[in-house]
Amino acid sequence: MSLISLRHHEGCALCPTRGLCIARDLSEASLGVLDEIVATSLPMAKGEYLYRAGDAADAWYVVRSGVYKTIVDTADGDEYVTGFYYPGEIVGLEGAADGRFGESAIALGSATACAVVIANLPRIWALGGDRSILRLIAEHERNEKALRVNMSQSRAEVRIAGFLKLLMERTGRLGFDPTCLAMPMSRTDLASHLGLTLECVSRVLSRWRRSGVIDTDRSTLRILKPDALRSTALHLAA
Amino acid sequence: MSLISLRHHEGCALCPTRGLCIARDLSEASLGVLDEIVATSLPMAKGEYLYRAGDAADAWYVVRSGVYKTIVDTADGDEYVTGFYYPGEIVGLEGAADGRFGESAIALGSATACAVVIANLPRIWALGGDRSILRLIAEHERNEKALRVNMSQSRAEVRIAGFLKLLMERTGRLGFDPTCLAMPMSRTDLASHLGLTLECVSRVLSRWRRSGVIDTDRSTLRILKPDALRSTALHLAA
DNA sequence: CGTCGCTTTGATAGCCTTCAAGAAATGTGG
DNA sequence: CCACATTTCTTGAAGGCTATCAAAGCGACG
Repeated sequence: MSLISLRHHEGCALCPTRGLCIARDLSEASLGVLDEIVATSLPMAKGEYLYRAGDAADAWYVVRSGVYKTIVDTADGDEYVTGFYYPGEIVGLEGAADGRFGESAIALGSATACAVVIANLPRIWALGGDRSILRLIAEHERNEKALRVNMSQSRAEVRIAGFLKLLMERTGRLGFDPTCLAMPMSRTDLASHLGLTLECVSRVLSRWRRSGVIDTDRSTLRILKPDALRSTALHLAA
Repeated sequence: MSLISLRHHEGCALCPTRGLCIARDLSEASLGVLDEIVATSLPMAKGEYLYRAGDAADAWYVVRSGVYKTIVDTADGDEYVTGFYYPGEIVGLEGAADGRFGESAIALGSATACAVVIANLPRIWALGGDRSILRLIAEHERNEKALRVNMSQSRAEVRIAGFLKLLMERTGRLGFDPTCLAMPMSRTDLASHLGLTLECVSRVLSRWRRSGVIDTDRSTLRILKPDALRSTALHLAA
């Protein structure tokens, strides 16, 4: 299936992201069946591939812990970061389009993911899990769209503020402090994903650090003035 | 369900986009059942809403004919175009995230769409249509991601060329001439979707028209030098 | 024929990219 | 544990591209 080792997974009942995943609406009894269907990856180290572009896509994944990035290679050799994925979020759905992954997924640090094998999906329908999966996919879709709207803004400050705002929402949904963001990605990855140069990203973050809007501590970014960030980002009507 | 009138639909067997939709992998017998599950909208006129932001999202849609745009309203009053949708493409999937549409869908001209009622999905699973739906969703996902990668480019020429390149691919998939693109949207809508000003879009298109790369004829855009466009757009490795 | 909306074209200013170099952090070998 | 090499991040200055403001051309429609 892919490069990573899978094992019988640790159990949805104990999963920290259970409330966000397929298990969300299932009964305790159904959880046991889900445990037989879903496979969790062994803990992956920084830089390890969950799958590579071109691999057969027999499954897609839900992040259980850690953060993954997805990348595509450009014709001139460097890589383009298409997304960052946090616990409870879907990775690799696009592979089901033609049975091959079009991008590669890489762990940004210690991380685990659960494989949802496509061939097993009918068993999940039978459990009544279709609504959960559809909701998970729809949330993914909404998130992707919000990112795209944000990306189409041309000013760097708006893009970065919007990205951080979305990250705050995703972090809050996980039950963590939304003002303390886990950002294990490099400036280069971040810039690539935002479609900016790393110098520009660095400049904007430095400016915000000097004005007390944020505080950066290597791999975590603390939001000191959330409202300042929110007012910089694009506002959508309720 | 929404603002539009639905009627028992015209039959998947006769649908021009049958090969792209849920019906793709179904047997003739199953098609008849699908006809009972899916509802086609009455022909909609330019400007009509398929659904509005805030409406209950009991279904999502597949475009049968024409083109739709989806929009969100910004806090300062104007609208932002989040997508254009051609026959065989999914609209409104994001509504399933919380049961309410977060954006509005509007016909750009005479158009029809088929409603896939979420409550009926188990009946489609039973037909063996789950694989088709997943593939449809995955193609949608892949398309969205390609658009986002394209959008993150900062140069206007690259963004516009990439958008046209994607539109060529989508048009070709429908069985139409990929060098003759249906573009019923206004320059304002196009610019909004691309995250550029309409002046900038106009300038780039004028430049390409003068250099013989394209030819614009009101609502259709003819590509005269596809390679010139492809080389301007972002290249991804195979 | 005139009005109105949409599109095209023009000139200036602001922002981001590019090129370049220095600072900080990370990793490695002694 | 420290010194050194390498990578990553930050800062600076100049140029290019897009946004903005402004106005003219074009088409649709009454």
